[in-house]
Amino acid sequence: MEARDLPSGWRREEVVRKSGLSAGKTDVYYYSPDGRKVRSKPMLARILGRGFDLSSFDFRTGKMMQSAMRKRVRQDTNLVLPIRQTASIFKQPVTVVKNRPESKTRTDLKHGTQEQPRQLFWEKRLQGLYACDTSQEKFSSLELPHTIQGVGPGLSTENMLQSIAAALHNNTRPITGQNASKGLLQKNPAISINTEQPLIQAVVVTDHDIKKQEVKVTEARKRLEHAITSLKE
DNA sequence: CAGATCGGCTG
DNA sequence: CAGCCGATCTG
Repeated sequence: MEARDLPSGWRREEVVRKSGLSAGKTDVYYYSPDGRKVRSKPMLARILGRGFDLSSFDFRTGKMMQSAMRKRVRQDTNLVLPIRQTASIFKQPVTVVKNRPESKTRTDLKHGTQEQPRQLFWEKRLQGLYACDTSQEKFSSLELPHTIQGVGPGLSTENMLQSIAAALHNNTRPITGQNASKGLLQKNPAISINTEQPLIQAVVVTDHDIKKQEVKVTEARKRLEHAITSLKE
């Protein structure tokens, strides 16, 4: 039971240097739940992502200084999607070279969307994770209509739902699904997939679908109306 | 070669 | 001096 200020699953280790000029000095390391070794606060921040405020976290002791306990930066933070976390990200240079005093493209980049690159099939990293209620009971998953087809290697219904939910959450534009042909998508996902859209084949919505939905809505409204009037008695 | 360990730069 | 991370060592 150590490092309780860290998310569960993290281990903290102290190593005393046995030789050399700095003999006696202790180094502190952390091990992430997936086994990665962390040797500095910046590296810890990279791995934890934006959801954690480490400004008052003392790397050496593993505790939060003063009363500023782990503070969520926004309540929304658990909706942050998994991002690419390869070893290379630690070494990504952040140098900005300005060769011309005024560069339209450069300033556009700076003020435009600074979104993190997302892994192509990031949904797969959520596999095996479920929402549950307060009594630890798993919520049962939803079912998708058979007209909705996934694209990509072995996508589960669950994956497709995650993908659709994320698209609905993030996109301001309409959700239409992937437009490239199934063959093309399978052959070369990296270039064929539209990352703005969820991993489902483009869905054709027919007039019949719309009618059916209208009926559902009016029925739901009637039930609601009925429920409200019966409450007033 | 990966992981462990120490040196030494930086602020 | 502490923190970080590159260099060097080791199995």
